[in-house]
Amino acid sequence: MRSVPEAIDKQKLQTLAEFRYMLRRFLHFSEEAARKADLPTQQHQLLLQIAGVPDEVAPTISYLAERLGLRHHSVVELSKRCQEQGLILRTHASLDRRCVVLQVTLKGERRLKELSDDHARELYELAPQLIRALTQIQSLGCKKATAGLSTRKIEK
Amino acid sequence: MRSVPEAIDKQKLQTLAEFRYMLRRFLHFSEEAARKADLPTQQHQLLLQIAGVPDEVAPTISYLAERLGLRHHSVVELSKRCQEQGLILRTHASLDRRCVVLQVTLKGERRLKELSDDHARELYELAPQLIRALTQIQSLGCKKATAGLSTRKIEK
DNA sequence: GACGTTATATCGTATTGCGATACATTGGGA
DNA sequence: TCCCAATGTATCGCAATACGATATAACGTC
Repeated sequence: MRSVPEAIDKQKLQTLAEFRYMLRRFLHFSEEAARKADLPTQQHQLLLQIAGVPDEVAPTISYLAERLGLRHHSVVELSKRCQEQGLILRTHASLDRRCVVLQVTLKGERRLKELSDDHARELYELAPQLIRALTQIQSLGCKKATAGLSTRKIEK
Repeated sequence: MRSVPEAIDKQKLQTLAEFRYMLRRFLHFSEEAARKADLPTQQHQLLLQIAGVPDEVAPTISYLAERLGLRHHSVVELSKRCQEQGLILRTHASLDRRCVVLQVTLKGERRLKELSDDHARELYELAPQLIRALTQIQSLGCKKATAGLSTRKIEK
């Protein structure tokens, strides 16, 4: 009976689009917040990942590249900018002098703290919606390419 | 009893950092997927938001700017690129000829569909982790702005 | 039919991440 | 010890793209 696969697709697209929209909203908030604090987004992210490093890990260039989803040389440049602003320190690890270990300065810490508080609050607001969107996506994903099933369209 | 505010902060930063890391991971996956499909990320996002538009809304430049978190003129340029690739159509609305309405072509639809399936699958995998991170943040957020900042300096 | 408003378009600029490539440090074997 | 491959970081030039400032077009109203 065909069961309107178009409707399934539309539903799926709307769900994905909505999720992305929410992500954008959060990211946009984050960028705005950083900009108000006069701190480029990426610098904020670098600070966050340095400060939020697990206790047993050393925050090296490479580690941060992985965490930020960047190539290492992008992090080199990014960290250079942060250093110029006096937000972080760069020191060669004494054990392996190839490694550069990053460290947030007091100034950087202050900047980061405000932003983190704001972010925590904003996420506290957005979390329910994000979770809802994710749950919806999960329920989509369940029907693993089961072509048939008569999903009744909910929309409109 | 002071209760080691440093530890709280550290915990908070780690939680936020972890959340951002997961977002990056997803965004990175998304960019990769789009690139494999030979489609710039932003073009993919534009297609998604056009295709996933609620039934009662007209996908105009302005609407999409809001959805994508961009300024309208950025969307103008983006949509121009998409049009050049034959992924979308741009037509002036007959009612209000100022408005440009965007529409995904068959070609665009095909490209989008593959990507959407991949994304739905990936999100199905990531959703539990994301939800966990969000839940953790929610539990942080409860303790509303406790001012006392006896941050001990780490820098040398 | 002039005006303020809304919607889209154009241009020049600045940021920034990347590929290619180079340099520095390390550990290990001849 | 010296050489070398592996690993980690740095530099350079480039390309993509989002933005601000500004311009054009269509609308509704008086």
